[in-house]
Amino acid sequence: MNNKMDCVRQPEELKLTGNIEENWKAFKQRFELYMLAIGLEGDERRKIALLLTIAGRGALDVYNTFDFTEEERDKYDAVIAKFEQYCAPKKNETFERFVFRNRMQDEAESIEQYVSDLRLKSLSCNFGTQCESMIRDQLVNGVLDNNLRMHLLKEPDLTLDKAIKICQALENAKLQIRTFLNKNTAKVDTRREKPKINEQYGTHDNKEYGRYCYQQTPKQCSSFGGDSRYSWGERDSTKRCFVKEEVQLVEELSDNEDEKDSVYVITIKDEPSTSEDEWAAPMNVNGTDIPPNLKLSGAQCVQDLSSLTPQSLKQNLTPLRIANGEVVYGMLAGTSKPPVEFAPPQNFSSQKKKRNCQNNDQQPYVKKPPNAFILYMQEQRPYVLAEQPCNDNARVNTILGQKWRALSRREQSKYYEEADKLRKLHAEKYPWWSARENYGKMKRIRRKYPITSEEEYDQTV
DNA sequence: GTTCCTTTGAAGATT
DNA sequence: AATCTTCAAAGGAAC
Repeated sequence: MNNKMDCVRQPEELKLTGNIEENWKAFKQRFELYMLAIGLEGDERRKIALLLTIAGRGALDVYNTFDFTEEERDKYDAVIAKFEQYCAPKKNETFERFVFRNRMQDEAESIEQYVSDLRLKSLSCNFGTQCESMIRDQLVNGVLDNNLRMHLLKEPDLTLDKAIKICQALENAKLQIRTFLNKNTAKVDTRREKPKINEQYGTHDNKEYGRYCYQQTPKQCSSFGGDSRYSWGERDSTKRCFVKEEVQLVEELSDNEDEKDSVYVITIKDEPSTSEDEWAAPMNVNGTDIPPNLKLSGAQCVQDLSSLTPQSLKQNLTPLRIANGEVVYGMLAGTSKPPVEFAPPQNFSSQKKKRNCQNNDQQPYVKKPPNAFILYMQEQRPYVLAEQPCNDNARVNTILGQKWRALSRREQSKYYEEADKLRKLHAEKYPWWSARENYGKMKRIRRKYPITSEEEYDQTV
């Protein structure tokens, strides 16, 4: 026996319980140090024998299950490799790949973050040389922006690097558009405080560009020798005071083709189904008609479906997610709950309304139809919230007011038309209804705004 | 549990 | 006729 073996302490045997991977690492390191210390070199079979002796009975049992080729049997490295394989954590390749292929980009997750996580997950998938192309394919598959996906699919010889560059370019473009929009909104604000005087004002069509201005008294208007920003006009057969509004820069954005392309919303056509046991609305995605796969089924229709408008349908659909800055609405086929409330609303938010309902011949409380701005507000609130999360609705409404005023009359027109349609429908549905029914009978005597110094002056005169 | 906040627009109420 | 008030929506805050 070698003398050296006597004075060097033998490593402890290989523990095959607990963290086997760690145990193996520690054992291997100690064993190789031991071999070095005792000066064991060259003879492969001796090394194997020593390894199995020191590793202990359990390790020998494991060794006996190994399948060696004739060449491998006497190779120390081959035995080590078999132990490595045995002690490595068991990874389920199929499962790891399943996880990888189901990893989609999260909302509010940047391309960089998404690709980074794909890289991490790919490590346990054993893709080998295919790794890069697998990540590329998953990026194309899982990217949130549908428009971006189309761009990537069109690209010939797409590499992972190229795909990432395309994604980042679009991400930056979107950011720039947002910044641009925000800047313009701010500009609009400033200009509303100090509007420029339009020389063409005399021939200006108030119906198109003016807005009601209740605050101004006739004597303050240009027609009465007052402020030239204001003029007298007629609208809806009522003479009112108007203030000129400028054409906004934001309008130009509506013609931006890229912006149009990235809109991904479900629109609902004005052709409600008349089927008795289920009803479906013809839908359209980005200008393309789609089969009614977003079928609104299971609804127990008590009311005439022809009274449903696209707007009321949309209101009652579930916002599924935000894609490309647009809310995607939908209702999965087979939903058992009717998506539309057919019964008149039962929850009243104020005592006044309750009182009205009790006093007015048991008539159900019917709300007034929404105006154009309210419709715009309902549609746009999710976007404003998505851009700047905030739990102060009053503030959100202020922003929505700014955005609304920043729209051109042409951009606003669809909301006016929709409100008009809803108002007519409302009148047909509730011919007995008038705003008077909902008007507070116990009107509060209270000022909404504090008294102005001008009024204070008027009172003293 | 109700009202306030905050916006615009429609329409009724009040001056 | 001009001006003022209410209420449609929203949901958290403040009574």
